[in-house]
Amino acid sequence: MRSYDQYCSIARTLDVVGDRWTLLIIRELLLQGPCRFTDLKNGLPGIAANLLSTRLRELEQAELISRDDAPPPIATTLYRLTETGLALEPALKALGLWGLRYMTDVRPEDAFQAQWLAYAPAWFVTDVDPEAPPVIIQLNSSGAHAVLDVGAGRVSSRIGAAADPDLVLDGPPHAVLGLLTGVIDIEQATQIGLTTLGRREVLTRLRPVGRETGSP
Amino acid sequence: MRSYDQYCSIARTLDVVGDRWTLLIIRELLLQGPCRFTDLKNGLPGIAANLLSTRLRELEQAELISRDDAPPPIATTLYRLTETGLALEPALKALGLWGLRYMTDVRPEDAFQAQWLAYAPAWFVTDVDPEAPPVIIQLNSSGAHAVLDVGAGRVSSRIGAAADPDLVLDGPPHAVLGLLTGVIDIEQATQIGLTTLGRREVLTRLRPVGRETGSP
DNA sequence: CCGGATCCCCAGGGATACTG
DNA sequence: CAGTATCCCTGGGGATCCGG
Repeated sequence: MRSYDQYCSIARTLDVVGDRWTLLIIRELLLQGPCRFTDLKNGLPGIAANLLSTRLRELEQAELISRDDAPPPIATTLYRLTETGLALEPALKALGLWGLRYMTDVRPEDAFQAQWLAYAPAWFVTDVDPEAPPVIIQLNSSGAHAVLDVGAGRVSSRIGAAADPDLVLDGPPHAVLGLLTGVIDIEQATQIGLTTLGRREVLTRLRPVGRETGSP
Repeated sequence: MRSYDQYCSIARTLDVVGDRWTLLIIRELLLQGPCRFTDLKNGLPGIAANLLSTRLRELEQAELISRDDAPPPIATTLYRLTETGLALEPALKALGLWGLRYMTDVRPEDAFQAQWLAYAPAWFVTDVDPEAPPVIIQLNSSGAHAVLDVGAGRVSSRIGAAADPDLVLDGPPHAVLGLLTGVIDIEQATQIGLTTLGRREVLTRLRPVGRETGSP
């Protein structure tokens, strides 16, 4: 990217990561951990292969990622974030938090993936009652599956299915994530296709970050 | 900007503010408050007038800024951030914090302005001793002048000169800001041209955010 | 199938000039 | 002062091809 030529730390940040796709590549490496070229390409629907290749080279030169040759069982190169690259997580969280306001817009052409279903609650939702016993919430949306572990004041997530969840949420992405991130309430979520199975009251354990009161 | 077409809040944020210059326009409106077209153009050295015009139109459509006709004494249109636009401040702070690591690189072609000298300490430095009496630090660098008010656990700043500062820092931008933001220590700062006048010990009141110990 | 490299086309950005 | 108009050129998107 062409430099802004300004002695300002925001401008210098954008000199490094302001190019198209760059921050989304960092996002995928944060969410998925070390990735192969193809993993990244799959995690970034719409990116052209040549552009991904170019970006990876630039990011390696900027020392935000490193490329390592994986041991025999994999026998391919893995891209992983360096300390510098990992340090972008707070910035990506802040950008993502701001973008929650647009998550209610339905855009049928949008791609959707399981790791995006998983990361949003983990990043943008907290457990309001650290003393209470942990609960497990299963999320199913557009063929993607994720599990939320809520307990000890934290919300963590993983891709996949839980054996015995306290609550199952099912519905279109903007219903499930809209409810969890607090941009809509459960009545609105139900109206746009959310179905629940299990103990709905565990939702009171969740609170969107950056808000004082209430719960989804 | 062409949409990423991904149902992910980071991608949707970048759909809105990912275009070149957009976040820097938000930065200027955050730092300067409501601005005229020319104020923005001056605050964004390097931007082309047509591009600024285009971005302002897009930002208004996205409801991140509003354009108001100022009353008679000014008699021009003022651009100001909406609530939505103001809400980007945490994201800009996070991006700027990450970018501090590049502030030691000297790039003679970089532009530099007083408002950038002022905002960095206010955003990225805290007062370690809220109980102690307030101190005033004058910053002079490359013809830009700013004043830091350190007290009550906070650091605030303004453009201009102070009547009776406790300390005056003078030197090239990467010396003054590098010292204040903690990327270099006072010895290194002195070696690259920092001069001080007054009570150097007030620097112990300052601590870069995101660090446990030490001071510039 | 993986990990790219190459080529062509077009939208978006940059510089300058001009106008109400 | 506050933009608009114009032209040029780079950088991104899409498809295809190639070596391992």
